Amino acid sequence: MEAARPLRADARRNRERVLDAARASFREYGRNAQMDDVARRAGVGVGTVYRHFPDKAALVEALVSERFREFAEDGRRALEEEDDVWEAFTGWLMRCGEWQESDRAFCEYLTNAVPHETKALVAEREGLQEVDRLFIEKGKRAGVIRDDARPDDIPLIMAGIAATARTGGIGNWRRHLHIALDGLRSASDRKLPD
Amino acid sequence: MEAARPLRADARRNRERVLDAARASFREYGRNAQMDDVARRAGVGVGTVYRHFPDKAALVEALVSERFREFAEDGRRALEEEDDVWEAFTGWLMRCGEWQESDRAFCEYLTNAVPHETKALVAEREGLQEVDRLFIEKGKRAGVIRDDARPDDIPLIMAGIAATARTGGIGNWRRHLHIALDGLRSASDRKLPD
DNA sequence: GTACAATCGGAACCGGTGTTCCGGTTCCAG
DNA sequence: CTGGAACCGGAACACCGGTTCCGATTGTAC
Repeated sequence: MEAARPLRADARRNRERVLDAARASFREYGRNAQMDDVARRAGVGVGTVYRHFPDKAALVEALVSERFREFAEDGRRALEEEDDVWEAFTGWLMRCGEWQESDRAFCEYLTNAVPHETKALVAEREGLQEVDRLFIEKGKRAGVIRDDARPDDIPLIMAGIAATARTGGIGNWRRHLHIALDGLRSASDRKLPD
Repeated sequence: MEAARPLRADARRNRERVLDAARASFREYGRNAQMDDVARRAGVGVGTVYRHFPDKAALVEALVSERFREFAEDGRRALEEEDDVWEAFTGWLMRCGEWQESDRAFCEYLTNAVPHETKALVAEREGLQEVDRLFIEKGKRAGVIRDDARPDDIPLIMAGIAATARTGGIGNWRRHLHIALDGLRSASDRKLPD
């Protein structure tokens, strides 16, 4: 169903342009980015934007989806290339923070409850959860992550960083991340609730 | 200039009603709350809402301002009534989280950069910063807060909690807060960057 | 080369929401 | 009691931005 009819050459090219323009616009303005602006940057009419994406929400989802995938990939790579688990873990979240710093739409997505997610996005999110699981597990085994940590603590921290990446003053999200990481580190006198 | 002319009786009563309605509406819907809805809940016409607040932003600011003040007051009280500093500190932030959980507008305010703040709001925010300073100082002196912590780490954590109070699943913000608090606790092997 | 289907552009449309405006009403001073 | 200033209500307005639509254009199969 995907390759039913390979997009016409100009159509494919325009689709790329639209995606590029959307990336730029949404990263800068977040949800406030305007479809007209996306079209203008792409050097294309709004109609063309709508031919490739049914509506604005779909465009945002496509971009966020992309980010989730990149993030998960980066995590897997770190997990297998870096042999110090803690290094891999912190490096991974640090890079995530850097992306967030320059991607307003992504931050907004992480800090605001979204009504309905596409199947595609849910799948991407689940892929990421798997990476969270791997990190926590490996970290615990190596004794660097506290025993009562859970995979779903990571999204909490990511969302937190997303919030400060946009309001805490430039670069301050790094402190925030470090604090959270220290809280996740293994130590004998700690106990998370529940 | 404040008491130049004491508001007419009905006007004062309506002002209260508008504020009550606005509280309810903005807490539930955040920035998406509609002026018409506020007016309806207050049993008043939109015109009346606008007579007391120049525009929507002013209304939001009034409410956020109120929250900042309450939060600062609560902190001062905890600081002098509770003699265990760490208890006071964690209790304070916990209560803050609980407020956030039921105040969407407040969360949104903390997690989104706002263009221009009113003098009044800035003052309120500074009052809160003073409380942050007191907590950090007293905590360090008691040896329960790490030496390299800074007063402005607290707003970072608050913003982080605000993010998860709305996206992390019910009650999960508590875990997030605990992790952050453990990261802020004093321990010998830690060092924040910068 | 030609024809037709896919694609394009962007003006026009349209719903939603903040804000204004003014005739009617209410409060209060004298 | 009464005049008038302050206040009220909510219909109407204005603007903004997402979405639609269709005549013009372009790519490609035959």
